[in-house]
Amino acid sequence: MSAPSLRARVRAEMIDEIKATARRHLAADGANLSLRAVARDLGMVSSAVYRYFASRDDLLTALIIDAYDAVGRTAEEADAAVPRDDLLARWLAVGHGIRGWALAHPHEYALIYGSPVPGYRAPTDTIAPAIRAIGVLGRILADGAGALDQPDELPPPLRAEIAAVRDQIAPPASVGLVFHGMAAWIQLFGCLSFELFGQLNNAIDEREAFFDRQLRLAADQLGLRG
Amino acid sequence: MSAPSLRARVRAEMIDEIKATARRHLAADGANLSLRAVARDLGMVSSAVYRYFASRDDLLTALIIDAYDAVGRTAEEADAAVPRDDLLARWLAVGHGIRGWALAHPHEYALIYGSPVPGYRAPTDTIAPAIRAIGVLGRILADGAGALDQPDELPPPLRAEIAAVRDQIAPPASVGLVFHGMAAWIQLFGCLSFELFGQLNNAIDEREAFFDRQLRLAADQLGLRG
DNA sequence: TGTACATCAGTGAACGCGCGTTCACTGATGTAC
DNA sequence: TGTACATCAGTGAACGCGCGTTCACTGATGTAC
Repeated sequence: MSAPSLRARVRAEMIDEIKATARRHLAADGANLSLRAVARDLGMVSSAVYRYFASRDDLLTALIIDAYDAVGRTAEEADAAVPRDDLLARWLAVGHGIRGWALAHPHEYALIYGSPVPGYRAPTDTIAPAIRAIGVLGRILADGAGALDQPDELPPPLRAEIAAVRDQIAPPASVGLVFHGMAAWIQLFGCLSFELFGQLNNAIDEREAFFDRQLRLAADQLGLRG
Repeated sequence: MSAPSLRARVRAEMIDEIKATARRHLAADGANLSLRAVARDLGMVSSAVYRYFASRDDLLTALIIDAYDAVGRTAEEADAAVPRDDLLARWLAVGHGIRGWALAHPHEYALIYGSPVPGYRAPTDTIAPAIRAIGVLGRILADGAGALDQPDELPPPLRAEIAAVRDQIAPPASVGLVFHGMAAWIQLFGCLSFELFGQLNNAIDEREAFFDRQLRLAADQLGLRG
């Protein structure tokens, strides 16, 4: 396979620049991003953007995929920076890592974990990247399988669905452990959404400490220890 | 105090109609609600709306306040329908009650618990109604004070903030109990946001059962029993 | 190595919409004497 | 009880913007022979 042509490289850079500019615009416009404003910022005419993205929704889709990838990569890197057998440390690293990314990119966080964008239907391309981050949780649970396993009393239809999730992200783990892991995961993102979407305003200013203690509480309930 | 004049009553009804129409439009437009579209639906000219709301943001504020009030009322009614001393039943009733409201009014849920509206700054009038729902949790915790209390190892600055929350919503309870209560509360809303904002898509279809088991898990961790 | 043709990026004008807000106005409803 | 005046709801036109998308086009870059 040959090196990409000059034209192809320039094109890829242009796509990156458009996305970077669009990301900056998310802050001002939220999800109702303006193609024209993005083009203006790049000093080009609005119709030129159509050489790169077939529509505004396509651009949004690209941003969503990138955001999921960024969270996933952040989680993977945080996990990798800590000894394999210290499951508590891994969980805390992943949690704080994701929070760091979310605070640095609040509008991208909102784009993927906040209210659905009115009128936008996510295409199937967004499914795979959406799973990347929870895969990291899965590996932690898998490494704790056996030691952390626990029984469950889930109603059968639900149990089957959790088992399917287990098969995808943490094959060695018990259904009970995966269910508890999902609870911890929801706790993590619930905290972040409360923090970023204003539910802690006028109540909790010690946000990092609050998040940290909530993470540890969830870890306790999973049976993680350092 | 005299009965409100005809004009005052008609005015109040008009305000209600505008808000009801605006609520319907939330579904299509999300938070970037169009004043003109609302006016059109009501068969009036857009400028006429300004007799009732000083601006689009004022209308949004009214919707936000109403939504917080509706969640709060729902929680209160669910709680009231169950014996006082069955704390587990009260918790489950409140959780399922709030979920019922959220599923029936997903766009209002998104308005208050989802991504912040771009360019909108919530005025202080929204603070009080926002607290109403968590007050119900507070009463459950207060009724469990003593039996459910637990120690905490929170860092002092955070501890002070949780103590202030405790003073507001559940004076008799310990700081540790309130902290655990907040964790349960975050779990509840984390589940709802995952469900309503699409994070359970392609994974969990048994949503009521999933929510119920998550609620019960949180209840266990609070020490609630029926 | 040079030429002929195809591909592609970007332009500029246009279509057909939308929006929030202001303002001078009409006509009806309420209030004070 | 009737009249004069003030209050208020709603109109219609206008201001000054914004938007996504299409289309025919120019000119530069790449490709095949």
